[in-house]
Amino acid sequence: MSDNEKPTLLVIDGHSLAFRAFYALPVDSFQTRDGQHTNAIHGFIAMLINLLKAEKPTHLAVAFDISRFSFRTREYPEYKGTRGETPSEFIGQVPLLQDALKAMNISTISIEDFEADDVLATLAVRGREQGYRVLLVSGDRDTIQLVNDDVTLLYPSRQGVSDLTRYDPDKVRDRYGIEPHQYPEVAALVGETSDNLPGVPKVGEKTAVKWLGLYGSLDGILENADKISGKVGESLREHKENAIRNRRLNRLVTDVEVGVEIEALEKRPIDEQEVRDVFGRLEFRTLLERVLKLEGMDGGEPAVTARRISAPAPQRLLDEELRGWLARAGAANPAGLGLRIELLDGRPVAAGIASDSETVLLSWQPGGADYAPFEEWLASDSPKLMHDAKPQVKALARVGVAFAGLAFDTQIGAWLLAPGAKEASLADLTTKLLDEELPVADPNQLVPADDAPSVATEAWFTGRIVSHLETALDAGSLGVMRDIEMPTLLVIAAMELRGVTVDHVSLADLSAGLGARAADLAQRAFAEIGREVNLGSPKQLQEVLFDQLGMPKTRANKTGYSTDAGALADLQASNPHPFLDLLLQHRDATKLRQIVETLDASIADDGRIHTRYVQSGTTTGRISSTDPNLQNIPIRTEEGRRIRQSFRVGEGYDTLLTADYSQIEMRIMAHLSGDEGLIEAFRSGEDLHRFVGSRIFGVDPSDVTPLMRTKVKAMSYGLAYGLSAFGLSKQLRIEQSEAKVLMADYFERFGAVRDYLRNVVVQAKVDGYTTTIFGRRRPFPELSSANRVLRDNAERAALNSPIQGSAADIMKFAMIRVENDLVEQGLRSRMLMTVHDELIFEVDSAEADTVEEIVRTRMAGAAELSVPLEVQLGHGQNWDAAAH
DNA sequence: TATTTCACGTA
DNA sequence: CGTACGTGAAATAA
Repeated sequence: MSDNEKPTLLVIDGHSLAFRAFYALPVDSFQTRDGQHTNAIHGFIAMLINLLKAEKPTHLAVAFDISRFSFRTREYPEYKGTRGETPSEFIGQVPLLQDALKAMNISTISIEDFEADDVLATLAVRGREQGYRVLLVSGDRDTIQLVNDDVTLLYPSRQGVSDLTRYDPDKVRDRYGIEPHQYPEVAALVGETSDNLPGVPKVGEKTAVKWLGLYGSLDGILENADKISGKVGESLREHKENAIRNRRLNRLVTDVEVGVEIEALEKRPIDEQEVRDVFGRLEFRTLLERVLKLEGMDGGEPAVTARRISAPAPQRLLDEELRGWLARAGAANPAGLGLRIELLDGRPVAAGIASDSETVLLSWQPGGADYAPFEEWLASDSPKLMHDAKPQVKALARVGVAFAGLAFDTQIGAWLLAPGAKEASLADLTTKLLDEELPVADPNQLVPADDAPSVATEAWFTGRIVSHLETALDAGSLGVMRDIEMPTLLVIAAMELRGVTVDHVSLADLSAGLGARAADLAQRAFAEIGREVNLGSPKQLQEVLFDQLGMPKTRANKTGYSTDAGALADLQASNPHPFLDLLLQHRDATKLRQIVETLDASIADDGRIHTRYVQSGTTTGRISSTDPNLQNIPIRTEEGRRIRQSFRVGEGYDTLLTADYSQIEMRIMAHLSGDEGLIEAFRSGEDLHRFVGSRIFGVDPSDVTPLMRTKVKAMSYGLAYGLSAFGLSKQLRIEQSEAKVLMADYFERFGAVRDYLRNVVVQAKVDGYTTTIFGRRRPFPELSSANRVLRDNAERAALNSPIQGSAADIMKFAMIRVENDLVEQGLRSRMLMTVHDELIFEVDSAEADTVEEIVRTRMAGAAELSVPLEVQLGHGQNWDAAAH
């Protein structure tokens, strides 16, 4: 059998190659946005792809050391003892590399007590016996001993890992002047510094090879040690024990129980979804494409691995038949029936309903006489299971069809299960949770393909995903779904439909003014530097600041040096220059103008902005707002407030009412920590920061100076975010030592807060997740990461999560109850917006007192904490005026 | 053209 | 070296 016909077995020493890659690639250039270093993984995978392409192995495996310790360290504890600490940037990369390999369906082998090279040796021997051509990849020279006619070593060059030198027997002879199997004997005599194996002093490669030529083997050399003259001979006689020990240790073990047959190492297709996931997390775009291309998966159909199960064929029912089916199916499915409304331009055109075993498809147009039983069912409390219900609920409301009984939304259910994942489509969930495939129409096809799912099919899959989620979610999360999320969904759907009136004329005015100011500032800035640049380009600004003006380098970011407001302020302090100030002002003006323009463009025909609230888009449980985002409208500056002045009370109403929780997160912290001091602070009714300041600085509350209050306020808020002394010192522009003392004094007085914050992290490490007061969970797998950056980030997020999450829960409760009261009492006044701890209402002045009473009591009573929840109300003709 | 990065607005 | 978001412009990749 010629070499070309033989199957090829490729075995890689994982650690040694990853380590080589680590030093070959700049560590700073390969980082995810989370700060996870990936240079070793990147280099390794790139090398692997090259190998797969060039060598086309039929079988492959990657061997990893389990730890630094093996039978060799037991025999000789100093073995590899000179190796320094493994760089921290490297440590976390190995498990991630193993994840990537797993996704690529490549076997990894780690054997307790042996090194990866022993696994290589074993597989090399067994592979050869079984008729394979064997390729070994290792950065350890000891593997040279394994080379023979069937076994080739690929050894990384000094420059990089993708450049591999092939060692076949000829190459070994050429390079070392010996047979491959003799290499360990040379190495034993010479010694190996990197393994902390001293050899025979004065004996180098040349001498060792010469002796081997004379005496044939290491044994021969030792037997004839007496005949060797001179200082070298003396040294050999004196240190021959070293050589003997080295030879014992560098002999690779060829009969390790690797626990797998070579046949089982056959190259398998990659798991495309997994590879996309893992590479996505590592932010390897180019490598992902190279891998997919290699596998022939680029651009083509995704690998069909999922089972394809078809939904029951839809029945078409009308009138009494439909009524009977709904009653029967409802009784047989107490958890609810799957429901999906088909929309065309935001209007319902069809509906699908599914039990566990049947589906019904309705060409339903609202108001059609044949479908009265369906509309009655929609309006009833009969439980409904939906996916992404909000647009459907809104469509029903638009055409005046009553809707109730929403029991489960799978998009939200999937989010409660994994709040960090991005929003999933029904097809995504079908694949991910059921491991099945939802037929999806080709979006590029004008006429939908036959296999496009009907809403009946989608309703059926929705119901099955609900069943899955109901077992996958814990009781607490199911409670959150039922008591918080489903009612909230209906409330925010109503708010989206209502929108908020925004005055176009005043926005246009503002925009023009800001535009003129920006242009003027730009001209003045250009005059300062003698040329025109794009002030919105960080890259061009870097040229101006650091090259042209020769300013000191600021904080580094991925593309160079920071030019953000903080960095510019620092520069202004150290190297004052009029350009800096003009630039900052220009930024201010253009940023505001951008916000104004975006808002203006979002005003609908009814003169109102209808934002979309995203209910399953945050990790903590908050609601976010998009298209446009109404939760980041400026407030801090006068100009910013002018934007808020454009948010007006709508036609037919008299005033805007704002209601916000004061210091809700601090109050939650007081409740969760049970800290007596903090609880007393809130119960006393004294200004919080003044109260805390008086305790920390040991003065009377009336003697707390504004500076003291500022410091205390910054610290109090920072605590819930995991603020460090460094961060505090930076923010307050004080010495780190002072920040340290400040924090120590705080914890001295409010010890339970410290204990609580510590415990949150400890508990999260034990459980793997954090929980809000109301049972909302957020998983934190990174808490056990070996990477310190990732772990520290996770710790801070875990610290904050129950606090921010509980606040979100409370606000949702409040919204639900306020909305219910307003509707139940038949009031026209209505809730329009939510901004995390604030609600905004449009009020009919005849109802003003009632509405205020409802809002105040419902918000304050949303949760029973050990401190009161305080609500501040304000009203006015516009949002700014309504702020108190 | 699509995606990423930077900078910055809010709670 | 403080949490949670969304947006637009410029830069970069393709």
